[in-house]
Amino acid sequence: MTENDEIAAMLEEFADRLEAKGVDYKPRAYRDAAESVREASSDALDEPTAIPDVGDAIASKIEEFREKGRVEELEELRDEMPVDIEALTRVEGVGPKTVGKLYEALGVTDLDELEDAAQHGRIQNVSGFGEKTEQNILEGVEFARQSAERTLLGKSLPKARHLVSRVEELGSVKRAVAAGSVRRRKETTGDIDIVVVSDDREATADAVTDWDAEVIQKGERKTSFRKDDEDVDLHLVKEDEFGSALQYFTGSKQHNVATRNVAIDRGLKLNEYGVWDDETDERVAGETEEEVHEALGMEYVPPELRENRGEVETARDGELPELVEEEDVRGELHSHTDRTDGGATLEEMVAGAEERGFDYLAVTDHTEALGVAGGLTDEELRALADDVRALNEDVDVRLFAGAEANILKDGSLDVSDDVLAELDVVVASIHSGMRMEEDEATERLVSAVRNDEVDILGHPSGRLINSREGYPYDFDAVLDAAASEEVALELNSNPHRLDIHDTQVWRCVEARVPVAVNTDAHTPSEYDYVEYGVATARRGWATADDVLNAWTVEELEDWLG
DNA sequence: GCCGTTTTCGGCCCGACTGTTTTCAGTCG
Repeated sequence: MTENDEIAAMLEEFADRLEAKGVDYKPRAYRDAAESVREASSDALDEPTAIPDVGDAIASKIEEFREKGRVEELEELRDEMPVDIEALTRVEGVGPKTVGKLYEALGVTDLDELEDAAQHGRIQNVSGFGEKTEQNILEGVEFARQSAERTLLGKSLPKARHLVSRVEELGSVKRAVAAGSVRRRKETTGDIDIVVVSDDREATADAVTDWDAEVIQKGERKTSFRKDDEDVDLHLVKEDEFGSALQYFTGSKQHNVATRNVAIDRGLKLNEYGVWDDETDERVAGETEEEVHEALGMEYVPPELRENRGEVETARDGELPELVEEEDVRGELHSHTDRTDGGATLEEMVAGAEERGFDYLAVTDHTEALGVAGGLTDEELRALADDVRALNEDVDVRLFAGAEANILKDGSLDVSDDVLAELDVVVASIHSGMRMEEDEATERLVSAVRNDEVDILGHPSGRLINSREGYPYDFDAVLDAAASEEVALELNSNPHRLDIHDTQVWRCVEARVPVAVNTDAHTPSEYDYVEYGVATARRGWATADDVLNAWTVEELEDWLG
């Protein structure tokens, strides 16, 4: 978790606890502030009042938190109501108010006690609760225990596609599109939203809830169910509402607020059903997203940009960049074979690259220090390079001999410069000694970038989403070094990594540091990861020019040379 | 608690859905 995330979580807890107490308005203020902090740069924390939605009161809490690691007033709220509010509110249908009521009435403080109270029928006796609610809570507890984590895009996107195709097969359905954070290609997703155009919404809802799924709610416009540990919302709309509904349910929430304000500015009203002229009440758009954007006087905003990071203003000015697309990617600059920890031979990896129509492929197996991956000795590395160059004569894809060298504790690499100098492409990455303070990690990365033989800095943060945080480092310092040394930063496309992050891509674009959208493929099928990397690059406003491996062979050779 | 080109005080997004209600509160997105 970044410091921004930690502070945002602290503010959200404030909001929940105030709401549980029945306080009005303040919770919204804390929630707005939390969201703004999450979106702000890490530098912004030094002057919190400059962050939108953060005033003097919340700013002083942020300062207290950064200084002491705790906030006195939050501690008091915790003492007052000692409940695990974060866990309890994960239960479907249980929000802060319910937590407050159940604590007052039954003394429930965590998931175990909630489950126990439900099992013994105590909840239905509390005023405002009934048998049904108690049953729903009981069913929701187990899921809440497991679902602390958001789902990787690498899992939710294929699942969403599968569900969409199943929905599309229903006779009553004309169209179905996945919306929400899946469509925005956020690195992790909460639930899966699908917008469905149907002639017969009731029949569609019935058909879907007949699947092997646990139905959460079923209405005329919205049907929710849980399938294979994933929450799915179907938004059932009429054909002429499709565009506005898709726009609305794609979000993000903050982007929607911003677009709604554009509508207000122009004397229009925007909601999920369409766009209306305020004065005449005439409906002016709604059937397609393009039409909705046009009515608002905006360029079409690609879903990946819809995070309220300036895209609304830029779209009004007609100055959105032409984002990189998967077809723009011409090659792969980070791949492995079975000579180290890959699952396929050199020949198979090359054949896979040819099949994908890549113009070039760099074979970059691990080097010696990475024992667990069978890292290559200098000799083996030279032998691989010879084989790569020999194979290059016979294939339709330009092969580069390379290595993924390890950045050691002192910032040096585990391969001598002489050997690296013989290679075409050198990726340098940290694979060990990851428990570091920020200064140490930054120094290690910067000295690797300063090494003349290094072309690309691999997965800079070392994080694995949901399982390893990665070391903290000063991204600006690394970026500065990369800019002056003409080194590219990798955007590792493995859905577990997505490292660098989308907001860092944006910084690279600004600093004119090329981004290498690499898959780090260990088998030919992993070249498919490029989709996730490209999506993340798009979320960082990157064009094809900003992506190193979208360049032609000649441009790339020029840069490497 | 935050915000402001109608504002330094008086507002805070809003619609769908559910369950417990006799008209609404809470949750969710």
